[in-house]
Amino acid sequence: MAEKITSRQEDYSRWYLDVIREAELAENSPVRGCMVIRPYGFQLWEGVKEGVDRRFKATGHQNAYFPLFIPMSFIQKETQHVEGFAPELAVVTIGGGKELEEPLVIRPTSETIIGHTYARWIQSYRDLPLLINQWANVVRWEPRTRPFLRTMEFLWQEGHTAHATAEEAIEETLQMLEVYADFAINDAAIPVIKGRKTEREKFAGAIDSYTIEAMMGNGWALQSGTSHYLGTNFAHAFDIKYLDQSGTEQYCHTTSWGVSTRMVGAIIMAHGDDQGLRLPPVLAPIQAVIVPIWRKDKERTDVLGVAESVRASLADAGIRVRLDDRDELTPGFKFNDWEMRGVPVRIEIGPRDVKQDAVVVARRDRPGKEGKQFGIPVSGITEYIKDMLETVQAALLEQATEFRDANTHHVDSYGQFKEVLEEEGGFLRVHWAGGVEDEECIQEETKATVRCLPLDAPEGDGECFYTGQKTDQVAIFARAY
RNA sequence: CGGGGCGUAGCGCAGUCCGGUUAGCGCGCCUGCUUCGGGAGCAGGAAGUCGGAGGUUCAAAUCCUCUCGCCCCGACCA
Repeated sequence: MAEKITSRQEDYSRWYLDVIREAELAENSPVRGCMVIRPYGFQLWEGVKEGVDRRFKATGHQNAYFPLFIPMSFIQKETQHVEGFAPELAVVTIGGGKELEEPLVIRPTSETIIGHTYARWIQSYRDLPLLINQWANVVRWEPRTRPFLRTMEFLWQEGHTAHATAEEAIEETLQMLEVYADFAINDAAIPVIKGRKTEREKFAGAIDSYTIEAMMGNGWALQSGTSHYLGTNFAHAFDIKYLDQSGTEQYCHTTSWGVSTRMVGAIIMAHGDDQGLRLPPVLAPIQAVIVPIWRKDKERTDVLGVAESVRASLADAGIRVRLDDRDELTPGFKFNDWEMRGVPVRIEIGPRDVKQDAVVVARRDRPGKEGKQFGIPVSGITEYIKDMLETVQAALLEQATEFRDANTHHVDSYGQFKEVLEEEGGFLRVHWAGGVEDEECIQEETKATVRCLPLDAPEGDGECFYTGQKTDQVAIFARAY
């Protein structure tokens, strides 16, 4: 048996790349830093899209589309924004064989061009709130890339809203953070921590940035979604104004929020094991796979008959099911293959099962024989699999939560901080009253950064582990992607 | 951008130091037969501009120069 996937312990980065290759999620392209997303990987992304898009609609947002090209001058209108993005812009200077009068930036994000548009759309308080989302690709010239986690071109959605007041805009910002957390937890089965970004880590041009942070299988943090309160920064830069009820001109308060194909990376790394992917049933492109087993032609006919009828009844019940009737592969190979691809539930049907009107069911979240149950009656198979999918979904969330909690450490001193980070890794939860320079020093020395200031912080008062100041503010430090 | 490693068949690699037949191996792929309850066996077969360009040489996967890409670490960064 040739090992195709490096174990996580041996080399986590290799493991990640091996899984992406073997499960056929994506591959490198001729263009540096860009990837080809293969059908299986794209179906995963489509699951993410459907999950969050449904929630956007439910909270009153509409989809629209804005151009890929942004006039250079737009990017330069918001000071922080320019500084933040200048180094990673891709710029088009020639079109139709001629030098352009004004270079066009390939959007790294669309605050500016949408701000420009909103200025025209919004006249009165009656036009507010304006709640729009777009699904798009964006480009950021990254020096170092990793499939799904950081690519030069990536797919995402960016929500952009405009409101009459700061309160409403902040409420929107937090609502969308909640939407992301709800998706991450309930659909992707990834426990995330909601928090605010520090000055140093926040979005260029934002007043406040919020994030959902997830723990990957190596204890590193991954920012899996962000939501920004932009204040009136972009409103001032782009003249997004409205007349209020008293006839006074006011600047809008805007927000923006996004999740990207990075979420696919989060799913891979939050759940995967040494066998490969483990996909949460809600998002799994294939939720259940049926592997038929036979020796003789007669058995083949009987087994495939039962397998097909099981497939049909599962499909009728809305389960994404696949019957793997490929003739040239042995059952053992198929077991391993589908496990590697992360299919949550496998149904094995052989001659012995057919005789008993039963099947064998194996769950992906429990490796090997332990996860197998024998003699499941065909009669109630649909309900059984439905329940099993829910069980696996819950189990993945539970396992990820346990892993995160087991790898979250509370420390009180910098000495302890360094020691724990070195020996255990994971999240370090601390009282924190430091500033930007302190963060820089800590990163320089330990490579850990403030992932977020968690919104849920029951710790109360304490002393900052670094400065010793009294504070009730809590921070989570970790090494991050 | 700095340091290190690596580009040889779809994937993983040997061969490179020390130049010399038709460039090999495992997996995968194709054909046939036997198989099939945890990565099947046998037989036959297809597939490689040795990342690219230039140079040295009678002769280059092998030596030299340049270049592109990938991986790891650092710097930087939503």
